[in-house]
Amino acid sequence: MPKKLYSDIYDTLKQEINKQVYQPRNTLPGEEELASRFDVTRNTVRRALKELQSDGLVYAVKGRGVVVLEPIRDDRVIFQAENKEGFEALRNFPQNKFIQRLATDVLTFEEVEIDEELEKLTSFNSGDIAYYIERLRLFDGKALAVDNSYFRKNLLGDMNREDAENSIYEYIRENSLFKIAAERSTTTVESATKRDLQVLDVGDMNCVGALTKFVYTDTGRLFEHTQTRYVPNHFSMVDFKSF
Amino acid sequence: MPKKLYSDIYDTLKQEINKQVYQPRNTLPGEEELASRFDVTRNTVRRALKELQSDGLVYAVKGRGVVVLEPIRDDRVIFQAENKEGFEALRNFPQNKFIQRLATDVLTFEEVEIDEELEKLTSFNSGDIAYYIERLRLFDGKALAVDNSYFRKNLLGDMNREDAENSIYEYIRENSLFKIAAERSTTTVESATKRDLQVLDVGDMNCVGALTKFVYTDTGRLFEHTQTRYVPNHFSMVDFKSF
DNA sequence: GAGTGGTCTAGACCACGGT
DNA sequence: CCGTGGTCTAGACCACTCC
Repeated sequence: MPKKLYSDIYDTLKQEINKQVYQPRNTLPGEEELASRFDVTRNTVRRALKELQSDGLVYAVKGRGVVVLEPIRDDRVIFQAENKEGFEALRNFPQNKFIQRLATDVLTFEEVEIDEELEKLTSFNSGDIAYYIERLRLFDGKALAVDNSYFRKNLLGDMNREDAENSIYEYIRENSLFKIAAERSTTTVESATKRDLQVLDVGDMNCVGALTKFVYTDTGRLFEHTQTRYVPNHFSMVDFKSF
Repeated sequence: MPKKLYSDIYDTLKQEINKQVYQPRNTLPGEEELASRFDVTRNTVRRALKELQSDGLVYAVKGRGVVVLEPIRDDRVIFQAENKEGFEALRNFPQNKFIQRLATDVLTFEEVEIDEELEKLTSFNSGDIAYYIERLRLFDGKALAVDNSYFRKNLLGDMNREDAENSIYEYIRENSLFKIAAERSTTTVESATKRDLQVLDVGDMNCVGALTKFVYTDTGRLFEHTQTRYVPNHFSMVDFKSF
């Protein structure tokens, strides 16, 4: 029962590329031809193709056609699911073989008032009340990451430590507080702090990866600032750009 | 002289957002209204809006409108331009204050045949001939990054060390060999290798950031594999996702 | 119910690549 | 030249949010 035509077409073509019906370095059938095959307009086909392109599966060349790109192998992908729902989502990620080997430990749960220093860090407004939550992420019992999160309290309402132990996004959904609209993140490598050495199993390493994330609600309000600090050699993030 | 309507609209709206004509947490005028203002169809306006959204400037909510997101401040952005054209492009990046403090040193330039081990690393085909180029990236005389690159020779033709010392993308353009279509990259943090310690000014650090990049031509052929290894605390990469 | 963005159609013309 | 993808128009109907 097709609800969105373009997304059905996207799924179909994606499968066919995976099954090598269309092979790397060959072109897909023309947009016109695909349009008549799926019995839709060219525009709708184009939309599906655009999605495939932003996945990094194909690339369109004017005058030549839509080219299937050669695939890449990568093993260590974990962080790829580190979108939107945070670490907790990794456990439910279908393609994730690591389910049940992940665990979370809430180290700190407290309310803080945003002062000037925190304002710079979080981009929250000075004077706001925020929850500060420090969560340790365990993989096979090893402490591989810490999340340092600030959530605006006036958007979350009264929350307790148990809510933080489960998925906070679950909590938001259940109480239907608001919707997540978007997130901006920056990735860096930094020296390990004393706290990092205390809580993380960094071994001999003296630095960590840092993923700093700002999350917005659908009214355009910044409501979460999280910095995930993770030990080297265990995470990777993937990206695709087309020109 | 407007060539692409949607991109003019995009530019105009972007400016107006920066000038706070439309302020954070407020909505833009409706799509219909914008369409009549710019004298185009709603579709064309939507296209411009979509671009603004993928920049992370606005977010569209069905039934409410297009919301302007609160901005984020980030200083250390260098790697943001690390798209497509590689390190050399940073020097020409207009918003980059670091021009002329960057330099490149070609450490290694040689031809190699892809064996099984290199096939795994680069995704090139076994038996191919490739240029292996190791370039040191200096900032104020400090060695902050090394690029380990493989380029398929049959796509590049005969290239010499001087070409590598300048921008290789420049070389491709000048000889109009082909066009760059897309790139896939993965970001990780890894233990520093002996080579890293040898060539990079890592100081006390014993790990590095690694950006592994696969670059495709417009015929869908993989032609470059580059791993950039960089010292901590000097680089950041930004990303935006909307849901 | 009025207004918003989301999806889709059925056309048109253009720029580009390959013959 | 023909076929490709890129841009754009002028409509339509739907789903959603807010009052």
